[in-house]
Amino acid sequence: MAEKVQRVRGTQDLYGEELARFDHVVETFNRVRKLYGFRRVDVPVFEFTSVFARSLGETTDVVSKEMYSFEDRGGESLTLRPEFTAGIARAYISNGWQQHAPMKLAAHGPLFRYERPQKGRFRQFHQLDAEVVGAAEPAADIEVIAFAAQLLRELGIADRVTLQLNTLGDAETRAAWRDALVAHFSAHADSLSAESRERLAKNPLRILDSKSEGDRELVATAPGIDAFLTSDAGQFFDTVQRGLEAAGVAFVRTPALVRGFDYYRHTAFEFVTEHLGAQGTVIGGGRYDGLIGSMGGPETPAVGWAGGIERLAMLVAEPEREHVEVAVVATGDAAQGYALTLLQRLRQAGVAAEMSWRGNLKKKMERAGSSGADFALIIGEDELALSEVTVRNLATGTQERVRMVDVVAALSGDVEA
RNA sequence: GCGGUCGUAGCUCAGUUGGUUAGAGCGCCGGUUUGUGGUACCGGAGGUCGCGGGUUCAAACCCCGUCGUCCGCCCCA
Repeated sequence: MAEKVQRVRGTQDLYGEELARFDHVVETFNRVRKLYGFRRVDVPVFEFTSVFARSLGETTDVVSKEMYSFEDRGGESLTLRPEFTAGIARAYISNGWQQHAPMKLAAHGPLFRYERPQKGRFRQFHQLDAEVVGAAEPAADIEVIAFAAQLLRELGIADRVTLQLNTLGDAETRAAWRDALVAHFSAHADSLSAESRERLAKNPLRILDSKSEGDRELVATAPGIDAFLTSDAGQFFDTVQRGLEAAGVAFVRTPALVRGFDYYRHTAFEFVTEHLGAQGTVIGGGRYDGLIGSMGGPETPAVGWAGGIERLAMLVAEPEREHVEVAVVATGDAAQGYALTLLQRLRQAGVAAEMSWRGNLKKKMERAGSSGADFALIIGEDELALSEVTVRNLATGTQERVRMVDVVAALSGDVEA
């Protein structure tokens, strides 16, 4: 087999417009999270494997097949983080952060999952993450969802995304509902798809979002969670729904929206779009009151979400191209020296400027044009002799002579205007 | 893990009854214009047709494998 220089499957080399979209998503996230008082947190890219294995349950496919786990030189089993939540929960426990509770935390960065790549699905991918740790109040659920909704609005994609909302109730609710579902589906097991029969044993809630046409009927007649909600759980969900209405966040009650892991409680939500094929969830989250306790920490209620940066980036409008404001064009050795001085003065005055390095005047002007600069500053022997600079507006093609001493001030004014 | 699709210049793609030196547009470089970009015209560079093997006198084209892409499924923390 011939050796070929290529990137690892499911990874990306980001540049140009793609990266501009990516950065735009992250910058918007950072701006909006400040409005909501979420503070940045940064946790390691790898952790002891037990951090993720324990939080997810040892036997799941996720742990056994979909994590990048390896042994380091000291013989420790480590895993590249497949999610933020477990790492943040671990940090909360390790550092005794309960003293800061409730904490409103925001993170973003690369995550790793060994999966079959598709559009919007990579092996190294990136997420935004928001968590409120140490708050049992439904107000926290409302807050994280409102944050996500505003993020989507400010990204300009709110009209292409729908908020689906559900409750999984408290532990008691969940157990009772689960039993009822198992009873319902077991009674009709012969008409379930083969895959859903598997789920019946491993993860019965997941039958509810089965894509099999044949399962739909059974799902439609399955018991809903509402009949099993304890009064506390029902009240909690009511408060969340009323709060979202008060906050002006539209949602659709989606009874089939479930989570596979036991530590999820109460609120579950996803912002979904129909514009990305099968990878339609752009932000997903919920309340995970059971997680930190199950990892060996103090029983700590928490709620949060994660959003796929690549998927969000695919939905946002093309950002304006990054470009310098001024291109300095010099001809002749004497002018070259002066141009360097001018170039630095412009930059120090806060004007984005660059200078073409090669070619004759024509080439340098071409370069200036394709750089997207608003102005070209032309300095040759004529200008130098008069201590002037030719300022050419590259959009209109008009140009004028400006005294060298006035150029920086004139341009910083023009560029800002 | 399963099924399907596709893989030709930097990019988007054309190119079958298998047949001599593999094409276009855009981009890039140079020129028409040796102090002026964006338009126009002229010219040029750039490809072991993903990779490996097979069939054949002959393979970009057919077959097998492999790597990668995309679309579903599974999974979805």
